[in-house]
Amino acid sequence: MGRQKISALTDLELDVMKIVWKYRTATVRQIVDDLGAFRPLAYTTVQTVLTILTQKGFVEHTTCGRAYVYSALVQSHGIRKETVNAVVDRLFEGSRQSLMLHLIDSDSLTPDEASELRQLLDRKIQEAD
Amino acid sequence: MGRQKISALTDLELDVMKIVWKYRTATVRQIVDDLGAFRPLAYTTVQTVLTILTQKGFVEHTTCGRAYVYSALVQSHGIRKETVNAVVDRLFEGSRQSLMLHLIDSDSLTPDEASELRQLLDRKIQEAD
DNA sequence: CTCCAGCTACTACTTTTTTAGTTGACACGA
DNA sequence: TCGTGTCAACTAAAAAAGTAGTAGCTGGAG
Repeated sequence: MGRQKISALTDLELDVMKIVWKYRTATVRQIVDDLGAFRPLAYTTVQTVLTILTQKGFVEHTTCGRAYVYSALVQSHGIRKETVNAVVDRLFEGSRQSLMLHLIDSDSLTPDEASELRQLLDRKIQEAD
Repeated sequence: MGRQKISALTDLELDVMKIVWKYRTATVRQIVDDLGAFRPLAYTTVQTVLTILTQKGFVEHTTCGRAYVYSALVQSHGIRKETVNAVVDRLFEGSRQSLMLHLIDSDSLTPDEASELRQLLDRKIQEAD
C-alpha cells in the first residue's frame, strides 16, 4: 500500500462532493449553479471533476434525458472518518487521545462547550454498559 | 484569501518536516538517512523538497562546512493547529464540537480513553474558574 | 598542490490537480 | 425539416507535487 494522504479528496473534489451529498443526486448544471459565486467554474470544469470522481469510485451516474445524474458512492461520514484518521496518524502519532487533547487545550473551547462535551461523554459512557 | 487546503504541507514535505522537528536541526544527508527504508529517496529529491520548503518559508538554513543545516521556522504545534482548523472548517462545518463528537462517537474509543477524556475535560472546566 | 568525495545549483521528466475550449450528437420548437 | 441550444466526449494546458540526473564548486586528505 502506498502513502496515505491527509485527504482522500482534493480540495475541488470535496467542494463538488459536498453538493452531491447535499442534494443526494445532482446534475452537472445543478452543481455549477450551486457553486455559483462561491466558486465560479466553467461547466466543463465541473464535468471533468465529476469524471475523475467517477474514475476514483466516489460517485456514479445514471441518465435522465441527455443529462447525467450523479450520486455519491461514499458518504460524508466515511470521508470524515478517513480524513480524521489520516490526520491522527500523520500529525498526532496515531493517538486519537492526543488530538482530543489538542482540541480541549485550544483556546477556542469555551467552558460551556467543555461541559456540554462532558455531558455527551457521560452519555456515551453510560451507553457502553 | 484563496482556497484553504486541508494541509499546508504536502505529504512528502510533512515527512521531511517531521525529521527536522525531531532533530531540531538537520542536514540533507541526515534526513535522507532518517527517511531510510521507510521512504527511500534520492539525495537530490530531498534537497529539492528542502528548497521548496525554504521558498514556502517553513525552514531556513545556515552553513556548516559545505553543507546546509536546516531548521524549522514553523513548529509542529502550529501545523497541527492549522490542519485541524482546516479539517474542522471543511468537513465539520466549522464546528470544533462536531469533530469532538465524531471522535467520541467513533467505535474505537475505549472506556478507559473515555474516562481519561472526562478527567481532561473536568480539569479544563475547573481551570476556567 | 592536486585530486576526490560530497555538497549545492540547475535542469528535467512524470503524475496529479485545476481549469477550460472544441466537437459532435441530438432533442425540441418553429 | 431545419436550426439552435444543451449535453457528453475529447483535447489541452498550466500549475503543483514528486522524483531524480548532471554539472560544477570546494575543503581537506595525501
